[in-house]
Amino acid sequence: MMPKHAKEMGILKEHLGKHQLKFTRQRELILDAFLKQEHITAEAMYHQLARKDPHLGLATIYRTLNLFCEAGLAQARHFGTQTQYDNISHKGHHDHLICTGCGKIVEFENCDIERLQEEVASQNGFTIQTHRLELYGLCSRCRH
Amino acid sequence: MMPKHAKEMGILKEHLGKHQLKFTRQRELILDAFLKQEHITAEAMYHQLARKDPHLGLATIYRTLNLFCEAGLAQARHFGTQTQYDNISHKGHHDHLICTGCGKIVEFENCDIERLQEEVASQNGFTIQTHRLELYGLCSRCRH
DNA sequence: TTGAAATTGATAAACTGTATCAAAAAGGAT
DNA sequence: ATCCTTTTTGATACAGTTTATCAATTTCAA
Repeated sequence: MMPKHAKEMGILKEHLGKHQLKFTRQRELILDAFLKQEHITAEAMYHQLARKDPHLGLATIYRTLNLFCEAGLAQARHFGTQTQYDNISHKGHHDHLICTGCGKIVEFENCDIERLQEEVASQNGFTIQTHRLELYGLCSRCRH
Repeated sequence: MMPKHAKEMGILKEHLGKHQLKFTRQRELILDAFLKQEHITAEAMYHQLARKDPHLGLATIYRTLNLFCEAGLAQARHFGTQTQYDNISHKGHHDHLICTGCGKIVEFENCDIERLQEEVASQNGFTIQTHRLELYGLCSRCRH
């Protein structure tokens, strides 16, 4: 049977090999947990993994998630006061309309905007990995 | 002669009135300094205002900038390890291209994207007050 | 002018993430 | 399997940013 997350495990091992780093039980455990979610914080993962390995340290989680970023498996984003580590292999990206009156959030997707984003990026020599678009305003109910 | 920032001062006073808050010398001073810039951190403003009022406390700056956010005059954006307070009355809103490799930030503006955002918003019955667009990727140097 | 309520400044505390370092583990050579 | 060098780990100290605390001060309506 095919092991879970074989592709990502391969990417990680290749990165480790190229940089004289070692494959450890902790890195395997954290990768496995990481790939099951769209995004997670170090703190959340710490508590989540505490049951499987009570001695796994928080510093190790941070170090490993940062390692995943370097390997191209994850991406760090500052959200609120914490850092979210996004699972890059997860594709379905959506943007948000947020009502500043009542807090209502509407998700949307717009291909034209995405295309223009690519355009802007390439004009500046960038290759986009992901993006974040939030529109803040008043919904029809709160406008009155 | 028209006082500087009369409109924003009015918005602030209205907010204060609605919430039983008071108009103070410090709030006026901080608003005045805030409106002169596109975005600033609390720490930067603290140093900037130290000459005008050496006894102005850092906590007051934080409290006041957060108050501006609640009044709709500012918007907090977490950038790296610090919080940037954006002046949303500033029309030339700029978005950011952020390199996940080296952290380089390129500012840009794109009218077509803004127009499409308006379109999406109105389709959903929203009136946009402000927005946030961040594109994450690799700059030309980091791609190699 | 008075007095209740809000604000301020100074600083302690909380929070997130990184640095340190002795002990343990990995993995190639033997 | 054993040895040996290098890397990693876990525990915790530390650094940087933001918030909480609280006595003294200021605001503003009566």
